[in-house]
Amino acid sequence: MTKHNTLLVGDCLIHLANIETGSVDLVYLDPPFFSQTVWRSKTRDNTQEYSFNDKWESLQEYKAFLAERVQECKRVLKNTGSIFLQCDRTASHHLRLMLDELFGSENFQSEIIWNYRRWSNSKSGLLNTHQTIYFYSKSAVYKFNRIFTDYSPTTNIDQILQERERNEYGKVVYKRDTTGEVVQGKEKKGVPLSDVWDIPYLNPKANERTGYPTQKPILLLERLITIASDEEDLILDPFCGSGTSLVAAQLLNRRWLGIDVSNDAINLAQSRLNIPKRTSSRLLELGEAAYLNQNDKTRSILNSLDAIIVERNAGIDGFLKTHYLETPVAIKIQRASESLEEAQKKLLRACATKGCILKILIRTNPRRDLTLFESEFEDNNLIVLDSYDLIVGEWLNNPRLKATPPSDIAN
Amino acid sequence: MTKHNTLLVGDCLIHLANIETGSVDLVYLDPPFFSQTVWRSKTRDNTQEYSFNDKWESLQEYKAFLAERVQECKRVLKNTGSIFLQCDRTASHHLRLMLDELFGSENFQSEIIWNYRRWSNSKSGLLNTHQTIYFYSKSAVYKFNRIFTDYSPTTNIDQILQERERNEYGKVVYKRDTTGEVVQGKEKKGVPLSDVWDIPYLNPKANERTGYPTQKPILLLERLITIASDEEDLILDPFCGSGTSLVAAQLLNRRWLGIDVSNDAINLAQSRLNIPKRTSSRLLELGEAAYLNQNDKTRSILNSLDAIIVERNAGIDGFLKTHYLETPVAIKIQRASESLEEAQKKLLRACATKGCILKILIRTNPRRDLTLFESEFEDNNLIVLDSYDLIVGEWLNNPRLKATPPSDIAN
DNA sequence: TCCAGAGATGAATCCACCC
DNA sequence: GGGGTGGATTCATCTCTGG
Repeated sequence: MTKHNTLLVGDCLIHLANIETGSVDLVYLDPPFFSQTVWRSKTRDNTQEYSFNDKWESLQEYKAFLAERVQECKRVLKNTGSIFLQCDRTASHHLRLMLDELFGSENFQSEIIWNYRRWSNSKSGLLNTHQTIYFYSKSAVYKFNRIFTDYSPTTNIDQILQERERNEYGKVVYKRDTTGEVVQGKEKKGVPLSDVWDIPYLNPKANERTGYPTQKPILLLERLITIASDEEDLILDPFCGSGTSLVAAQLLNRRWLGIDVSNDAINLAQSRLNIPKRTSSRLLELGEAAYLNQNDKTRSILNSLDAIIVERNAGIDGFLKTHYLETPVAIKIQRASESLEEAQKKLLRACATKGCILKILIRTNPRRDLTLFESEFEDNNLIVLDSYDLIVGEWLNNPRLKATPPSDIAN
Repeated sequence: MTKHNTLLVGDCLIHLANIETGSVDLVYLDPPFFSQTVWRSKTRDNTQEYSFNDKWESLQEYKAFLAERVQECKRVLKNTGSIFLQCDRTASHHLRLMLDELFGSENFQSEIIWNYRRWSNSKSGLLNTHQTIYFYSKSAVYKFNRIFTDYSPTTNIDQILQERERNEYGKVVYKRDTTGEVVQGKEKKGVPLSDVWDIPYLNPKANERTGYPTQKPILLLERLITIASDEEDLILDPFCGSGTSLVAAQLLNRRWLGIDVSNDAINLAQSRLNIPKRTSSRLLELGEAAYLNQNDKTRSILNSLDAIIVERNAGIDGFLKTHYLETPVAIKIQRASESLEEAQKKLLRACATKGCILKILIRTNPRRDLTLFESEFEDNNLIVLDSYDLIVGEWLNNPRLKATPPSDIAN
């Protein structure tokens, strides 16, 4: 009997039959999605083509195929075990109905939404950027390890620090002691993990990419495995493909058992498992915030111009959505640390290769540093505008208004 | 027969029967979710308790109840119309199956995930922070207005600007003209809206909150209505509750028809529709402002002035955080529908009672309507500034620049 | 009406270059 | 030489067109 750290080629229904009842802690299933297409993709060096077939006679055939196999997965699960079934919107409702029948709707735990940004041609209709993972436990008592995430940056600090209670009407209010002082709360760990997961899609340029179609990012699997299993537990993936779930299990010190019908897939999984590596993603590690170069004010100004915001350029902060003489119109907002001259230089240099005729520079610093001549702006087709708060600030400092303080304030 | 801008009390099944076949452009349904509880909540001043019953004999009863009503919704929809059914994870799969049967799975357009952040004591398990909205059209030809969002911060500038083509080996490369210069691409609007929507849950302190249970944020409804209907279209909400969808419809110049079984709900909806309010969410402003309408632009301008935003005043949109002669400085942004004179009048009238000496009016409409004299501004201590896009727009229409189109475009 | 193939596209990487 | 900037690349979608 094979039980752990094994790769098996063939229909999982047959192999599952050989697995002992109640021996598995976590099942992860990434079955075909009923997309009615054959997925093909090549490795980057064109030496190998991978494919798998997701074409079916009918929805009935598809449902029956899966139900038979998921039933077996339930059998091999421990009573404290869980199953995670990943699917897309195509057949998700049918699959959940199936899980309700097999596991009981009372054992439904979560509908996890994996949300990602994806490149695609513009679409009429909404761009589909999520997949669903259904999380069912085998019984009411199941393993679950809590994960906490950071507080949202907009969270009021009081919410984290202060204790709360219900007042006489049952409304939640901050707790105060007898002297009316707020009561400080206990240490908090953060926000419990939500069921919507923002995890970047596996990028075409990523080293992690194997060339196998529909490869999942390793972080997604790491999360599933972390929340629903402990070290040394046994993870089963009956449609393991390139083996991402097994690599994740290995890295997290879990035992694993992978099955796939494709010989190529199993060979690929084997080679990944020989050197299990967790490739790092700059985006994942640093977060989106690391790419944001602009502050709130800069972004507000660009927003009020309905501009396309550009973060990855030192000289250009954005573009108008309208072109001028069929060329883009670049915008730069002067930074607090920049003189107008510096800002102008950066903008012009950045524009040189972008073919912009018209450029807009928004001045945010006081006029003291005005060393440029009007003619220089015009020669460069550069419009210089003063920011609202610059103009308003000058008025406030140097009033040209017929203003007298109201008498009640003046005395 | 009632057709638009009407509120009806009673079972929607009965009222739907009186609605003409093929007369409605968009149906939004926020029915009970099969939560098997009675929802109750109180207004902030505790004067009124609202409740609605979501207890059912069985799932069958619930499904039959809804199917009957959704069938009627389908009948009253125009052929180019769409239906949006909101639900939570409890019964979403049953509801989608029902929609597949009634509308046909080929008319399934999107599974929209509304993701919100929420406070909760973490039970064991994942914190549920999403609801699902199923989007079905009545036929293959349906209204859809595209909305574009910002590019990811990781996107680089050349992707947005440059044209590409395939080279002799079939590889995608940047296009160059015969002289070796890169070829500029066409105007871009941004990235198409995805089907996962991060919209903050209604801030409990926002004045938008009415005390009605399960109230939805207005931004969510604005998006739905924007993408699937045009101005003057008829929006139907058969479970309208406190009327958020109707308020959104009103703000977007759509006609509306709301039905609810509760008298209290209808009274509340009526009072909200008398003075539609709108909350701005700081999270949305600073984060991924999804699309710009008039309100967004107003907010962006106020943000760039670091102003305090005022939502409930027709004459004043915000205040500077700095005072002038110890009095607040009021700001108003001219609306598309207002002449400068009207805007000025509203601002001055609103300021009369607030003791503002200095007022700022930001002009957003072309100068045609300029009928005021400088002296009138000065007499009133009023600063009038042109908005950036107004200035830029005038430059683009009436260039004073030494601009020559590139030779390849000119000939 | 449906399928194949070509074209368009943007997220997130890799990598060359430049001080 | 190394840290940062900007340009180049990959590839899975979606659209469109022709047969």
